[in-house]
Amino acid sequence: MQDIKNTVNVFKALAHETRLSIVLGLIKGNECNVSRIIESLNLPQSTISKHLNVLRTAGIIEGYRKSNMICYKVVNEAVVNLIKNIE
Amino acid sequence: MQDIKNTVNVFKALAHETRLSIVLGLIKGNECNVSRIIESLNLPQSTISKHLNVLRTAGIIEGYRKSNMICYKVVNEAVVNLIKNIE
DNA sequence: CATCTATATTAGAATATCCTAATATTAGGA
DNA sequence: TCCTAATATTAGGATATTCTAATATAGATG
Repeated sequence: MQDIKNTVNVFKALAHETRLSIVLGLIKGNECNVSRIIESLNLPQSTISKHLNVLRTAGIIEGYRKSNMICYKVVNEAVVNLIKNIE
Repeated sequence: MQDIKNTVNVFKALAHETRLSIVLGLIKGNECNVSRIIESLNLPQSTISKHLNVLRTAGIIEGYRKSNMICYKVVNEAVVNLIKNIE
C-alpha cells in the first residue's frame, strides 16, 4: 500500500457503510453481479453503481462481463487482508 | 471491532491525510504532546486540535496530562494492528 | 490569586461527498 | 439489425466535512 495518500484513498473508499458492505459481500463470495448487490442492499441502482465506481477508482474492485451482467470482485489483496484482520 | 458501523467510523477517522499522519506518528512514538504534533505537521493549532478530537471521538487515541501539556497515545489495538498490517 | 501557556471550542465560509430520478450506453439474444 | 436487460452517467439539490481565525478554558507555576 505504498504511500500515505494511497492509504488514505483506500480508507476513504471503505469509510462508508454501503461500500464496506459491498466489499464484505464480495470477499465472502455471496455477491458478484450488480443486480444481486442491488437486491441484497436494497438501494437504487444508480446509488449502487456510484459506490461501485468509487471502489473501482480506488483500485479495490474490478468488474468483468459474464454473459449479460457485470461481475465484481475484490482485486486488492491488501484490502482483503485488512478486512480479514478486522473481523 | 464489532459491527460494521463502528468499523466504518474507524475508517472515516483514518481517511484523512492529517489524521493518518498523526496516528502513524503516535504509533512510531515520535510524537506525544499537541505542540510537537503541530510543529511536525506545520498546521494551525485549531486544525490539529479538531483532528485530534475526531480521533479521540472515534476511540482511536486518548490524551493524558503531563505537567502543562496533553500527551496523546493510540489506545485502539485493532487500529495499531491494522496500521502495522498496511505498512 | 494572577498570569501564562497549552489546548479546546466556536463560527461560518469553502469544499467535498452523497443521493437518486432521469437519461444514456452497451452487449446479448431474437 | 432491433429490442431488451443490465449497468453507467448526468445533474443538481441535500448533507457532511474541512479549515482556520478568533475566542474560551483549564491547569501549572510563580
